[in-house]
Amino acid sequence: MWCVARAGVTAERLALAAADLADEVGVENVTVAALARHFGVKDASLYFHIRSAHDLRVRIALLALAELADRVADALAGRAGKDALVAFANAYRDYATRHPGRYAAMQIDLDPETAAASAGVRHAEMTRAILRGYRLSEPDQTDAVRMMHSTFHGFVSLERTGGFRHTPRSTDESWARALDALDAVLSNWPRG
Amino acid sequence: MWCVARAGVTAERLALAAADLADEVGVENVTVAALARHFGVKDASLYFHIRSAHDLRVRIALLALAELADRVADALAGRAGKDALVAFANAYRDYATRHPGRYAAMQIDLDPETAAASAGVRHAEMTRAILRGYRLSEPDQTDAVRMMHSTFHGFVSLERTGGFRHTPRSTDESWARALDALDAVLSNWPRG
DNA sequence: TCGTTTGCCTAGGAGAGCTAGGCTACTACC
DNA sequence: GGTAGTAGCCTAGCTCTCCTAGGCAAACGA
Repeated sequence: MWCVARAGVTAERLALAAADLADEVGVENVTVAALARHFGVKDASLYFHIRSAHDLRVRIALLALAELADRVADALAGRAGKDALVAFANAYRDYATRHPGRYAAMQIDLDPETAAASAGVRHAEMTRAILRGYRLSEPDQTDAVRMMHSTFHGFVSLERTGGFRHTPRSTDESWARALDALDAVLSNWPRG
Repeated sequence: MWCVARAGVTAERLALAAADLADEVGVENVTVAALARHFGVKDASLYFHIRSAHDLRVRIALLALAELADRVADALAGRAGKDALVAFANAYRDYATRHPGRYAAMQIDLDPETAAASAGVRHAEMTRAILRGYRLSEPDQTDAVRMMHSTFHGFVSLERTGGFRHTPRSTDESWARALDALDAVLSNWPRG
């Protein structure tokens, strides 16, 4: 290989390229070798920037968490109540649809300290912020946060893996109705 | 190698062993080589019974779908309304908790014809059967089925990947309240 | 200008997926 | 009971991935 200048690989560019690759071919196919090829570099050289193949995927996850938190924050600005709920939900689903590989990477479980330092905590804060419009106190609030997150993640996840494929009904419609239902149940949270 | 008798490998025993292995070490670590070691056989020999490593995982998925459908059917027997909803949900979550590898395998997307021939269709039928107690007509019924499935899958999935770990609140409690909420919203499904 | 660090390299080993081709033991049929 | 066919396993060997060790040269700070 005739290398005139250095490839200029950095951990950030690596994570970004890996994330793009994940969106194209799926996280499971994001390989150190493929990434090295993309930069016109030998695979061994990348271990100067990353610790392992798993480390690479964790970096994709952290990148994705941060990106998603930014989008959600933008979507949420100046909104409250159901408006905020819908904005959050749509930003979430949009991101997952546009960036399937990044979204899949977000699901790998980070070790506790990495998770605590990630943008995941911003997600949690914003989710709770939405619920302020519904006036729920603990522990109902935590239960509601968990249900919300479950619905979002579950829907998006099933939509992507083809779990809804067997029924002709538009998934956009179902999504809108799920948000209506979520709003309804949050507005009138059942007492134990 | 001194082979006294044949190992007696069949496709069924292979799928079962693979499923057990998946529960132990995770689907992503279910390897043809590891499975061959388990049977005291060379890896190349397994290609007589399976087409590829992917085929092996598909077999785990189909096995899991069938097993889960059986459990859900048992749990559902003689129940209706919220009783049926809770029984379904608990059978689902129980299975996922006891068999994390099998559950993860269930999420790989099957090609349409394989999916159509799988026990996945029984799941869909049973889910719709539950909703009969809530008297929903199309397309509300489809939307409700999708929301139910999303909530179940989302909750179980996040619980497993540690998405709820940062809050001390018991996940069992949150689960029970999510089912209450689901029952409430199904009983009073919001009109568009 | 001269280390020192940085960024890449080659070489190579372990393990996974998979194919090709061969040997053996069981089965069925005449 | 001999024999043909096939089922079930083998070895050999290819490619690919992950990762380590050790080397060399460009860029940079003093």
